[in-house]
Amino acid sequence: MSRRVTIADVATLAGVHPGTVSRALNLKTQDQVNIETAGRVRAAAKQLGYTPNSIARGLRTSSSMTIGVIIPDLTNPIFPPIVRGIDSYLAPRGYSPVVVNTDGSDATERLLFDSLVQRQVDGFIFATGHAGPSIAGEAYKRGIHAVMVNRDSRGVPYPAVVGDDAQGIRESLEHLAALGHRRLVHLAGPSTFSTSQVRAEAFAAGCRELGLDGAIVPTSAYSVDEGQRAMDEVLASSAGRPTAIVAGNDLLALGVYHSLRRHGLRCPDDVSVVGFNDMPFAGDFQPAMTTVRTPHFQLGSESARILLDQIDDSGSTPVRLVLPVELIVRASTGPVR
Amino acid sequence: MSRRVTIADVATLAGVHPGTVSRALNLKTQDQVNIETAGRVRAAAKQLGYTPNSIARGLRTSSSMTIGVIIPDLTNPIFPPIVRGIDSYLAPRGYSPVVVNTDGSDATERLLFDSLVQRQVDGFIFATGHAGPSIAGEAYKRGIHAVMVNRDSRGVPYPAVVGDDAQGIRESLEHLAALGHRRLVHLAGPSTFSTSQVRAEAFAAGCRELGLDGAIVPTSAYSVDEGQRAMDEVLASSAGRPTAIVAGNDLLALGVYHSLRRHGLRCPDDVSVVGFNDMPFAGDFQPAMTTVRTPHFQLGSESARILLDQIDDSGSTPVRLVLPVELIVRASTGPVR
DNA sequence: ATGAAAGCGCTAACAT
DNA sequence: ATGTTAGCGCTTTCAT
Repeated sequence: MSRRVTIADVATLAGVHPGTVSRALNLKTQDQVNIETAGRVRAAAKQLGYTPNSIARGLRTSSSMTIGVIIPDLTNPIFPPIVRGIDSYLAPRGYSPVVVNTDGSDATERLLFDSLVQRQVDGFIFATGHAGPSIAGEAYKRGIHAVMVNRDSRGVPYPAVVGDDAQGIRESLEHLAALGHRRLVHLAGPSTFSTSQVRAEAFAAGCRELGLDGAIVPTSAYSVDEGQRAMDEVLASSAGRPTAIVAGNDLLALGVYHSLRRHGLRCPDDVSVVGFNDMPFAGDFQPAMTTVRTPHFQLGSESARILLDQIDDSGSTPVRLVLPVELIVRASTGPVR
Repeated sequence: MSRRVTIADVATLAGVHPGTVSRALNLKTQDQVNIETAGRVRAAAKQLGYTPNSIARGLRTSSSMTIGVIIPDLTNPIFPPIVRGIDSYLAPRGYSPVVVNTDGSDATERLLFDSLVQRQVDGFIFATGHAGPSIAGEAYKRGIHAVMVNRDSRGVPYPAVVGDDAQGIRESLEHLAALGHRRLVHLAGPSTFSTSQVRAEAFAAGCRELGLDGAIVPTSAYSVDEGQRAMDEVLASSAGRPTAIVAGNDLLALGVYHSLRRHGLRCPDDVSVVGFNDMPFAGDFQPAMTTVRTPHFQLGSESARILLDQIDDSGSTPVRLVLPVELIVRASTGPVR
């Protein structure tokens, strides 16, 4: 990377000691130095094009100004907004997120976690969804700062920032009930994800309270393919065909669209479909998707805020921040016929 | 971050010198050490849960094993695949990408570039699209390793990895011509992006060769809103309405959909539309979008490969890698009526 | 207000 | 094959 003007060069040019240069250039210490000396130092630094070496600083201060962000897959459309939300809070404060993808593999997650620890990240944001024992528990024991985002922290005493999934499901059900639907199916995401559990429970509870006939069909992944497969299964089943599907997320809902189309069924005329997340361009699908909007960007920025608070002031108490969601009614739901 | 077992602790436990521990634990030097000593060292390291501090190593070796990736906006659907492609090549080799978003602002780009230089990144991947003078030129003068991805390197002597945009436009035109279209409009992206220029030129050249009547309408951003605005403008114009639109990218094409719908026009019955990029879920739009597929993942992985080659062996010559694209015909194009 | 000096944890050149 | 030594560039006590 080449550029090698160090603090010593600046010191020489400014005719002061390296220590003074450090103090003059550092915001927190610059008032310890004579204002005019500071000016001279800054001039010298500028003249030489001095750039502090943050690796060296990090070694000295044992902080890298870096945050590890562990997600399953950046290509899943809910993550880019979350990551940008994180970045929007971190960047102005001098921190950089380092994003890694686990592809759902625990082994990969462990490897990446270790490599980020080696890189001396100052904290972690976990967006991996599994509810089982993850590295988060171990990280906590090691005294590592972290926050969970878009997943519950069951069993792990880290703060969590999540959308109000139960409320979202509840609103979906009320919307569907108002349209006259009585026979519903919930395509539940993998039960290893905390979000899946919350949504499925909310579905069951909501159906009970609203007097709806609701069945739950599990899937093995939050993917379009799995949505299609599960819906194929529903349509092949001997049970009466549901008039509405509450999908665990938009990808599953998209799979339902595909299955319906393959079976010559129309949405919403034959079957209404509600997604979850309001992923980018959900309104441009065919048909425009009715779905629950989760504020992903805010999920990200809030998680970053809580993490930095935790880092600054290690005495902070774990919080659980639940952000409101909103049902976006579009064209994939209609009155039962 | 707390854990503080250092190489010295391992040395003490293993009864050897720190230097020996370093050698034993480092792949490139571990054959300089007695095999059984090495075993002892590894056992000691494991027992203590030793984790090398890569900040300290970086300071010593002046390399951070980190690559700066500068993109406009992660939320633009073409970038996640590119970033994952980059990561897929870097991660197995011990490098981590650090991704930053400029939001199209040169000032932000400069700031982020500087901060990454301070972080001692070993190289850059630039995915910012502007053709004008950017920081790339300056980076080159500073002897910084870099590669351009998804944009041309006009005027900058860095290697570039791009899709064959001209070919993609050419195939789009041939497809449209075969369907009987003669009056076309190209919605060109901002002329500051090299991709916009390449595509617009290819459009003009193709129309000439195929004997088509092609007009070019500029836009100020690769966005849905701009696509809609530009299409509104086209429809309001006194010139005869085109039968087909070749959009600069899928987002603009989506904007065309919106405009058409607002004007009560149907796609492809009234107007055919071709996008560019085949962004995720383009096949799920309404109507499913005919578009040119760019191999974004490979763009990313190839750019990372070239960058690492360049870092390893600084004598490598700049290359320009053009990856083939493919026209994906779906439902937004049809015969002219 | 500034200089002096030590040291963060590691690697690498030099000795033995 | 391993020990010795120095030092990467910075911050931060401790003096003055």
